[in-house]
Amino acid sequence: MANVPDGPRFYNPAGPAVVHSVPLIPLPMAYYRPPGPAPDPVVVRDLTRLQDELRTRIRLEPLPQEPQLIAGCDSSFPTPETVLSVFVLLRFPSLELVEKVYHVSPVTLPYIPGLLAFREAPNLLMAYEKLRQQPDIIMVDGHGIAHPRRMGIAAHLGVELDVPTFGVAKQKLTGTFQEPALTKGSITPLTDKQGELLGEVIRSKDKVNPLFVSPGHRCDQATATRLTLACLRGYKLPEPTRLADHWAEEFKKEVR
DNA sequence: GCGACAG
DNA sequence: ATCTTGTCGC
Repeated sequence: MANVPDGPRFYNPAGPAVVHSVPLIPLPMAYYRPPGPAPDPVVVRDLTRLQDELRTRIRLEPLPQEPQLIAGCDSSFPTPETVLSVFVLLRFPSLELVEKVYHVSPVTLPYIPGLLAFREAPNLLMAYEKLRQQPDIIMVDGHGIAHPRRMGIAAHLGVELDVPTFGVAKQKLTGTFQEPALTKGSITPLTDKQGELLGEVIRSKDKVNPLFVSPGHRCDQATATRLTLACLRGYKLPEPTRLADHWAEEFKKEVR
């Protein structure tokens, strides 16, 4: 069994079990220590500073007009050392798929909370360049300004492309919120310690975990939330993200 | 010192 | 993100 860390182990992949007469509680795979060397503290410091520079370029504003084309993007990892990024382009508001492209390249950085963009954005940009038509706005899988330094991957991509973006994440990275009601369409604010709005927590489907929606660049909260709701089609994930997810899995089969 | 920690 | 079986609920 590869990738098993040394030292004490708390993960029990087989489910209920007994070791030394002590029942082990099943925990998610996240409790495995990530493979590879620990992130270089100097690299982390430099990337963090770069984020602070990029942050000054963010503009939060409403879209000048209703989008005609909306993009969705996602990344997957066919192997631990290769990243595959996908861009899908959908007509809005019909949501029909008009384009799907992908790009594969070597992984250059491990996953580090807060620095996700430096791991995935370079390859996402390569995939973006393969689109024949450009979107009016991009829905990114991950956070926009709902980030410790307000520079989630959605904001990062938006600034580098200077294209409107917003983020739709499945898990919280930072901030506090109250659980929205369990009915589709319920919304509560995601705020920082000072009470500033970072994003909105949206129940995209009855009784499923909510989504975390935040603006990235050249977009505001109202627009991000409105477009997210307009892209729902009975699934937890809005169509741009859901289709990008789907094709990331399909393309992965082709490259393995 | 102790938690929290997108994908 | 990725591995991985069955299972519970609407």
